Amino acid sequence: MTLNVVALTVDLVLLTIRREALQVLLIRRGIPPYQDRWALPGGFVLDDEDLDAAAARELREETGLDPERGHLEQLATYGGPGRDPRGRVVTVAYLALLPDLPAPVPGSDAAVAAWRPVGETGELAFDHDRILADGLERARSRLEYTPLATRFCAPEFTVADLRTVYETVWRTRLDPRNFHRKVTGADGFIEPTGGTVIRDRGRPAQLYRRGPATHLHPPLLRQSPGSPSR
Amino acid sequence: MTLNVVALTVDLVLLTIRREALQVLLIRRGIPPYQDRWALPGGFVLDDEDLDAAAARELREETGLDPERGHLEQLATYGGPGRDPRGRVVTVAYLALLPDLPAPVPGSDAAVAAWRPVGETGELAFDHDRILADGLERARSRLEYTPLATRFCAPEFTVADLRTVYETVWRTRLDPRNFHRKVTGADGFIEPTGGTVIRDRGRPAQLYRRGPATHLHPPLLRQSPGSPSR
DNA sequence: CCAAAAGTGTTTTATGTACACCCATGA
DNA sequence: TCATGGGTGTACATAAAACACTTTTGG
Repeated sequence: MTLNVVALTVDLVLLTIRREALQVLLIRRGIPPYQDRWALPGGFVLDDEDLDAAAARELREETGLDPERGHLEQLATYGGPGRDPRGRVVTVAYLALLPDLPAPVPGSDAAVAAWRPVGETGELAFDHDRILADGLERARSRLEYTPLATRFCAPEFTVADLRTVYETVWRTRLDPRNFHRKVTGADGFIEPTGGTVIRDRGRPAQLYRRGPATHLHPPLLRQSPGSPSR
Repeated sequence: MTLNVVALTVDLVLLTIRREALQVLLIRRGIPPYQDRWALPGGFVLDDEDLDAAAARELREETGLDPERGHLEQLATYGGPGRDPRGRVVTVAYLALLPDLPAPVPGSDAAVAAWRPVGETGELAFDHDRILADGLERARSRLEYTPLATRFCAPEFTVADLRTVYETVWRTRLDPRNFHRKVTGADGFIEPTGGTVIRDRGRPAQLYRRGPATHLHPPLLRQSPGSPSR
């Protein structure tokens, strides 16, 4: 049998909401292959390092964020023999949903890093266009069946903040009144903190933190079940 | 940096329905580690072989089945440093939903292979208990949102056959009348062939083949949305 | 004729949607 | 007091659950 060892990396699809847009963190490559092209952040898995740990380490290196503050999950693994011209490199992609980082967001080390709206990424290096597309679809789906939308928010947030997350990720408008009822009624989704804020004008909004639920019952469906047949 | 090359394998969670039970294909290991323990089938990814191709090849080797007849999808990747005592072995797990194979099902090569009900597998080798559990959960979820339940059936099947799939995988009872309406009403799920069969007694049942849909709208939910809160 | 399984129709109940309406604040 | 956004109540449409009932076969 031929040698079947491969180089192993993790690549990260880091998503956040900045300036009313869904954005992804990209790194400008300084060396070939794909020099000067944008790519997803990532790096090699170390010896004796678990895959999840490698992804968490990369997340911390790239953003400075404590992995606990966001959500990090394995997305899929990409291992086509031609995906890296240097040789056989298999990458385990991870998806992260992160709050808008107020601090020194990108460029912790030398490489150039930047948040870019997901629709304006150009052509990425390697097969990263495909990985990003898979990550976006996963993120949109996660918002339907899980309470992970709160991971895009600050620790305390209003129902309107949460609705903005849904509207941004799904690229739709949602009825504020029905949305309010749904999320406050879904068991364990969000919990009131007792505080209020006034964002612009208008009546003060209640503040919430994320609740203990891991799944949404019932789900918030992107497309109303009856509408496709009409 | 230390050497970060790893050995890469694919492992398969092959599911089928035999004798009214959800069963998984297992291989009895003939060599250490975990000698004489049951394990998921799998093997090394070859040089210049895509991951999906490696999984399809293993599926064909283990079952003799044309991968086109079933459904094969990537499940997740497991790469904890201690998962294989021989060294760093990362495995990409795949999930397959297969029809009941009438032919020489297991044991295409020397190793002992057998279908076993998913609840009676004992303790599997490596981290295969975890992989199997993840595969089962994925399969149960797939039946809600996709028409993949038909992959457990023969090319032509009755609505009752399809209902048995759901009841077996979900371990529930479903109302035959409402189930009939749902699946015949879901767009692109199943298509009548024109033929009929009499299985035991009773009125002949229409025969169907699987339709072109890739997703179910609306989904068939395991748990009625309102029931958990009551 | 009876039992059994397939399939249809109807009632009841729950859920989603649309929207009128009130509340609490800044200007 | 007006504009603005937060939040509640309610009528209507739609879909699911429960189940009575008809159809079509074998024995």
